Amino acid sequence: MPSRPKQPSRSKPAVKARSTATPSAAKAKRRPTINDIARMSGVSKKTVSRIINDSPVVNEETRAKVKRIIAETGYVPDPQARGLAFRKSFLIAMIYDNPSPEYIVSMQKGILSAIEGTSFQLVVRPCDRTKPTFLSDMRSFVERQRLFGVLLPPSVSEDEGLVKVLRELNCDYVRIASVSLDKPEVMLVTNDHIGGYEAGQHLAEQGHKIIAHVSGLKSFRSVHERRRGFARALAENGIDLPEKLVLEGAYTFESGLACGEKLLAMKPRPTAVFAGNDEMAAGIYRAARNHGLEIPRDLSVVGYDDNPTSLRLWPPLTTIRIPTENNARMAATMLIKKAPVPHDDTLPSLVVRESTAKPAKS
Amino acid sequence: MPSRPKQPSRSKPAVKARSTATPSAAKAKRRPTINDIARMSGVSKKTVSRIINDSPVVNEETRAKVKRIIAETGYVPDPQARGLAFRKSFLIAMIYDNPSPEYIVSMQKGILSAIEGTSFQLVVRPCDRTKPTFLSDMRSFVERQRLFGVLLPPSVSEDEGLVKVLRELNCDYVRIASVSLDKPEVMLVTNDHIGGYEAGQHLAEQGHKIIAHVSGLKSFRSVHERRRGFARALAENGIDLPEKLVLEGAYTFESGLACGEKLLAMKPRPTAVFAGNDEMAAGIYRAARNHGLEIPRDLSVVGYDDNPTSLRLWPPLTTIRIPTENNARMAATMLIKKAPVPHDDTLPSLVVRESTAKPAKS
DNA sequence: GCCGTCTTAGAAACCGGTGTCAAGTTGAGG
DNA sequence: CCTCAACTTGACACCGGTTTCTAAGACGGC
Repeated sequence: MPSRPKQPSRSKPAVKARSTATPSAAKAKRRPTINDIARMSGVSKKTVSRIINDSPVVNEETRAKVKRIIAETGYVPDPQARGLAFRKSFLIAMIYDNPSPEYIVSMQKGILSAIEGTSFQLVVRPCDRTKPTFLSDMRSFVERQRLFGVLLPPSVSEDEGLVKVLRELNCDYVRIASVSLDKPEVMLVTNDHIGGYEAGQHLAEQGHKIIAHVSGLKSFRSVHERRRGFARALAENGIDLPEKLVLEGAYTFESGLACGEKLLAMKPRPTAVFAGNDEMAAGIYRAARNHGLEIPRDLSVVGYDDNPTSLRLWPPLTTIRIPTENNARMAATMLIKKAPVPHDDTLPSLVVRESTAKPAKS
Repeated sequence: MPSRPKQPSRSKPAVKARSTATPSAAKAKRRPTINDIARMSGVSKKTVSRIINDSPVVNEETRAKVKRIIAETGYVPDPQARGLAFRKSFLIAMIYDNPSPEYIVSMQKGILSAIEGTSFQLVVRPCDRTKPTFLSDMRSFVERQRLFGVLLPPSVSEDEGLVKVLRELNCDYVRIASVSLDKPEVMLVTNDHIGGYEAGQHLAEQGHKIIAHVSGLKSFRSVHERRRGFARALAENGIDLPEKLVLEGAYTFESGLACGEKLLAMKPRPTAVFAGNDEMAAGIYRAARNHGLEIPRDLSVVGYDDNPTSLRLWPPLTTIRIPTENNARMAATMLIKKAPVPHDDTLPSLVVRESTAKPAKS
């Protein structure tokens, strides 16, 4: 046989008596490896590898033949072996410090829907940015797992130290944040100032004049953006937003309650409040109840997020909807494709329900 | 040094101009491998491997020396390479179909705290048991990822088909369910009948006589257990639980609302309701409001779960607390240790708040 | 002193893929 | 007919670990 393509010398290891002796071994239907596919197709494993990786340098005929065999056997390459050779795993991590379960689960859903059908898997990794070992923890996590990439929702997305580590480790990432902080192909911008603007515009249209804002912690970018958009809308309607009507909460129910109590004790009392998120809006509801005030008759409230809880409240909360799941899907797609993805549906939008109305004539 | 171990010939790949375009690549301080440790310690890689895996057949002196070097270099074995050789990854999957974000996040937290400091990672995998391809999807997922193990919260934990697949694939698992369905070392039992009993006992003690129950879908084991415990408590107090006072909901707000509406239209009207979960309790709150009834004056309500939302409701909800995070931690620990873990704090317990009171004299 | 056993250690193959590089074919151009 | 480039393909080393098998010493018993 002069020029027959050499078969990958199948060095038959002389029937290892033990392992094949068990009659039950028959059922152990070991799943096919790249070597099996190569042998069955009469090509080398390298060629099979090329086909798996969509290399362009393969003859169409060969490609078709091997692809057929792959389909017939149901062969799927082993992610660990591939990862080892690539020096890159097929794991995508979501690193987060956001405490809201609804937000986390929406994010995960979006990411999962983006990686469905690919070889990627999602690993979750909560963190605490205030821990002294935060950066070194993250470094060893990313390095050891040889992560394919990382998704960063707020507020970790604002952590330049973390991003620097990721760059050093040559780990891809996509940041989800209220404003652009990085190259467009690694940023998914949520435009929180637009959400704030919509909230302000809505309350102004209702005719409110004394309008308050309970913000989140001012160290977050999104908090600043929401307030900025909100103030702009009020200004356009000739309404002032004095400093004393802006209270800093912490995105929690309790902080919303506390800020609500303060606002409702003021003279004159604000007739409307824009809460930085729904959780704090729920706190403000509680404060209103404590003061014997009725929503929306005595106080209009606008939230932000459109949590499921905003529908549980009574009356149902007017709020700014964030398409979190969709945003996460887009971000994950960007990460995988390594390119910006066209999207026109990531903007926050006003959802009018029953917690806002014209102010009562005083 | 006669028998010096062969060095892994470090084939310097001649500075690939393109991919190393980033100047930062220069400092790419490659992390140490098992070969480096072996060379530095003057032993073979197999010996290092033995030490990593706590094999007993290593001389104490050698072990100490190598361990020192490992500590000095900060060496950590590569999970992918290890997984490839072991034919088992270091991934633990949480497969779930529970729709509650609070529950999912609590579970994840518990699992993450159990695997912290180990080489395991958590991958999340929601599923839909009603999909025709459910079992084959799960099979290929588990097989391809060569999962170390799987955690099954309700209701997937009740799916015997899935469990059979896991056994076939030789994949370890731990099931979290209301009653024991399997060997003790793979079961974490939540004893929902006790929670139901506590709810019933509490309402009976308040003096209620006409008590209703809004259950979840009866196909779930937990639903049956909660009802069984509840009915037993009532029976012990000489209270009947007629069939028509047990309505089947679906663990959703909407189904709670619908069942609440039905109950409150009855004559005589029940003075207390035990909801199968907090979400449905919230729906019952809404129904009470629609009927102009006040909680707890006109209607006492007990929930189940102790969601964060149960504190957002007004009045705060009396409910049965499930230590979800702790349960998940226990289950994950069992999975890793491959043995039952002693636990005495996985029982549901009554949390009395303000949604229950003595019935009004009619 | 010889031999079997126990302890400790290493060489080589292997897990299932990919990168490198060289070689065989083919067709166009001289 | 020869040369050269383009196109395909495969051998081989390698990714970073583990398993198998073999062997060198140490030790005790005969």
